[in-house]
Amino acid sequence: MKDLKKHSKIITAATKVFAKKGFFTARISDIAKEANVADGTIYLYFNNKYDILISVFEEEIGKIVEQVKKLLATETDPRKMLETYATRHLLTMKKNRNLAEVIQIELRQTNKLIKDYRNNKFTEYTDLVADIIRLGQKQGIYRQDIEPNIAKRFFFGALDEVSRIWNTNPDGHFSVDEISEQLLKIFLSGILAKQELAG
Amino acid sequence: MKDLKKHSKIITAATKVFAKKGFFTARISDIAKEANVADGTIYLYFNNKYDILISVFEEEIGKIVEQVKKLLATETDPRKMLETYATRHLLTMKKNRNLAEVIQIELRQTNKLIKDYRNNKFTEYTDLVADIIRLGQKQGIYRQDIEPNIAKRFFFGALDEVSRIWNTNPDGHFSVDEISEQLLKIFLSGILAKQELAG
DNA sequence: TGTAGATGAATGAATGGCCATTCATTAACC
DNA sequence: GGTTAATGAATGGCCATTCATTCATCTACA
Repeated sequence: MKDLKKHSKIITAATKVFAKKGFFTARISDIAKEANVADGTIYLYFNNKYDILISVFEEEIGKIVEQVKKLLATETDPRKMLETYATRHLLTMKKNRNLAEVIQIELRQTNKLIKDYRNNKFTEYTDLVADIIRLGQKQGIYRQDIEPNIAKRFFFGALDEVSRIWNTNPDGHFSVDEISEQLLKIFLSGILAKQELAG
Repeated sequence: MKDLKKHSKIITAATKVFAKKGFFTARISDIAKEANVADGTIYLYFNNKYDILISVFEEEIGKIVEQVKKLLATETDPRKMLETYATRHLLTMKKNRNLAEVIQIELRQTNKLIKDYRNNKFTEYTDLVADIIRLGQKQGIYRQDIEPNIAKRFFFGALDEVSRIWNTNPDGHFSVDEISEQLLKIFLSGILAKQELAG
């Protein structure tokens, strides 16, 4: 009980500090201070600094993946599914800016550091988009000439960069709904089959 | 003469090392070795490690911006302009994977480290997209209900993430043309005005 | 033309500071 | 009072940066 509490207290603190300073510039003592524990305490719960980063990723992204999966399970229309995915992502990133920053900043760096960090939660997360697109193609709703593995990168990349809007100063005034609407407007009419566009 | 040579030799070496290891894990001695100079020599040309990173950014992205600007100046059709932009970007990133990695990895980190690194070459680069979109809207070719400042992020984010395809193992087999085609297919039909879609 | 001295570039070993990690000690709890 | 958790000062290693020294290239002068 107490263990869990302290563990997640450290995760939250680390997320905050990593977001603010980035992994390499963040100090263990910063995280400790933020979590109101002693430096050494952190090593009772994590093996090393890097282990903290991995945990932030696995646990926090894991939560998002589960949430999105659950939401998607209630949908059958591929159009709605992409909408759900995008809106959920943007909501999460806007609500938890710290996590957003960590994901956005460390994502690529991290993949460089750990080679066997493939098949991770993150890949699982982006692959959901490819699955949705394939489903839509099977149903004839989405264009057949779209390559799901390119489109998934396209979609996630757009989503990711667009959501940085709240972490950078100018343009920060847009709402989740506005951005989500713009994003889907462009992407959906870009991948819909001709007859669906007309309809 | 000799100065310029050594300066750019170090820049090239640094780009390579940063790409491989990331800024924080890269050692000055790695860069020195790669450039075939002594560690100390680097400090004759740069103030510090960070200065090297900035220089890589400014000089290399600067080149790209100039190239793209020049190319765009020869186009008048906003559709063609986006195509030119995308294709050029993808070509550059595929040809110079080291630079691509540095941009992709360090971009967000860098903006965190230097606050006054606003109004940089990079912002200039992405703002080109917003300009193109506004132009297309003025001509009635692009939809009026697209917000250029969101769309530019959308477009650049998609482009950036899609171009990572060559730096990650699976899916790396796609060609520049294939990817460029897919990207434009989605984005263009996403932002074109109705009558243009039909035509 | 050959020599000596001057100038500046280049070198790389040595320095110093920083910080992740450890661990002897203390506190909390049953 | 014994077991477990927590502490935070001390340690040790790493690496950016420095700088005394070397090297290369000139200049001047006989």
